[in-house]
Amino acid sequence: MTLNLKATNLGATASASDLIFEALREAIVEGELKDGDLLRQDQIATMFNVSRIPVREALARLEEQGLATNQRYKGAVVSSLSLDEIDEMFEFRALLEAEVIRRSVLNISAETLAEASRFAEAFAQETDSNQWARLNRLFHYTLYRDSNRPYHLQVISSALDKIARYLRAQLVLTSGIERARREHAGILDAAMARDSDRAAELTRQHILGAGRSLIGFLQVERAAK
Amino acid sequence: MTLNLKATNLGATASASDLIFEALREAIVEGELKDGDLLRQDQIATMFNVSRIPVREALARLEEQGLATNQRYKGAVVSSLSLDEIDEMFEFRALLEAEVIRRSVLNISAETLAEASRFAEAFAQETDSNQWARLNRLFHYTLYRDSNRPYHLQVISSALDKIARYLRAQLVLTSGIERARREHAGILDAAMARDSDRAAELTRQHILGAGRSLIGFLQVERAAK
DNA sequence: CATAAGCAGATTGGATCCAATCTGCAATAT
DNA sequence: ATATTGCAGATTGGATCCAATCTGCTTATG
Repeated sequence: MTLNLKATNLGATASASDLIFEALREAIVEGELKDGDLLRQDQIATMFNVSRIPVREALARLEEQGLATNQRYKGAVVSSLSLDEIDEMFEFRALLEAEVIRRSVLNISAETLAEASRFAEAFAQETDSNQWARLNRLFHYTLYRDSNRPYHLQVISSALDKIARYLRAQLVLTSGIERARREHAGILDAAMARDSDRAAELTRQHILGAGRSLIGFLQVERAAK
Repeated sequence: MTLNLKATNLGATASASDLIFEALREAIVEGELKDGDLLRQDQIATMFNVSRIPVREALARLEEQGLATNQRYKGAVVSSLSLDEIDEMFEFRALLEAEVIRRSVLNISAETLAEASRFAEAFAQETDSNQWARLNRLFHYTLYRDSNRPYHLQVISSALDKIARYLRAQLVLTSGIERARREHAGILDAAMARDSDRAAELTRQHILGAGRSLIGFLQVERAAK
């Protein structure tokens, strides 16, 4: 008799520390926790109804990811990025994402193209600004899927995590959305034509343009303080 | 009166967890801990004469860095990379390091060039194989120094950490050293001529070549098992 | 009145203890 | 004899407790 179950790896079930880490990570990425916010072990432990032990493990992992910084005996705070650092992140993403989409388009499937097309459409139609970041991410990541470069994707994701909360503010407050729609259409068109170099160059420009726009926005915002 | 001290940030002094993390990281990177080796909390705690609490924080951070993997209630083991994963790491490094050296050579200082030259020489003269990896890293990182891209460098460093122990074995057992000497000379030459594009392309080929060599080496080695 | 000293509460880092789970071996059943 | 069951020791995850350090306020001092 052969067992035919949809088995899940129970050895990899989430510990308290895992759940807390994921919750904090999401809160930072989504911007619910702001730059410089204090992350008090006791407060977080109470919220999750656990002791401070798993909280400290989660904070250690956040620090390793660059999303929080710890000062001994003082506590952890949400990391903040300088304009120079944000600028560098966009150059970094432009380099990596251009390469990844180039590889992906080289052997992209019809299904992947169809799915990316649906996300581009959903992004263009969406009126709820809270959904923009999610749909934007889905669109791009779908186009990267067939690159067969899991480590590249993981690093890209980690880089995006570090700047997502700044991008969110900018998308909502500037005309970034209309421009993103046009540029997505261009990238999708290149992908459908299997023109990997064009898709790469458009992606590169798309990211660098968003970066310039965000830097300009933040310069004004930060100068106001 | 103005104080003129070389002040260190005492708020950032190392905790037990920091020291243990660093020691384990180095042991994995240097290959003293092998792929699949079990990392027992109790054993490590005894070695450092501490409780298991800081050890667990160190292990959580190692996992976040991709150097160890944890199975709940079973323990942590040193991560191992498949050939495909190693292959991808070299493509990743080639892409990033070519870009970083290009930027660096664009405004490289005479001092930096002199220092890189000294490391190239030291690498070429060194007979102790244990020193090769260190001098190789110093040579390349010196050439990257003036790129003004700290995040890129950090990611490169993290990627190199994940494959350094495989590279070490290969450098010792093949004729990789003689070739590395020649290629280093070529890269240094391009940097001294301020030819950023040539330096970038040579670096790219240097890394991809080392990758092909290592993959070939590992294919034989792993097939033997 | 300004400044330094010191004390109390808050907070973090780590040790010890307990509960949940795993692993390998012995006992048992077929 | 082989396969299953059950138990003991080992190991991890988490809770509780203690020590080290920080912070802000109060008090002392010139």
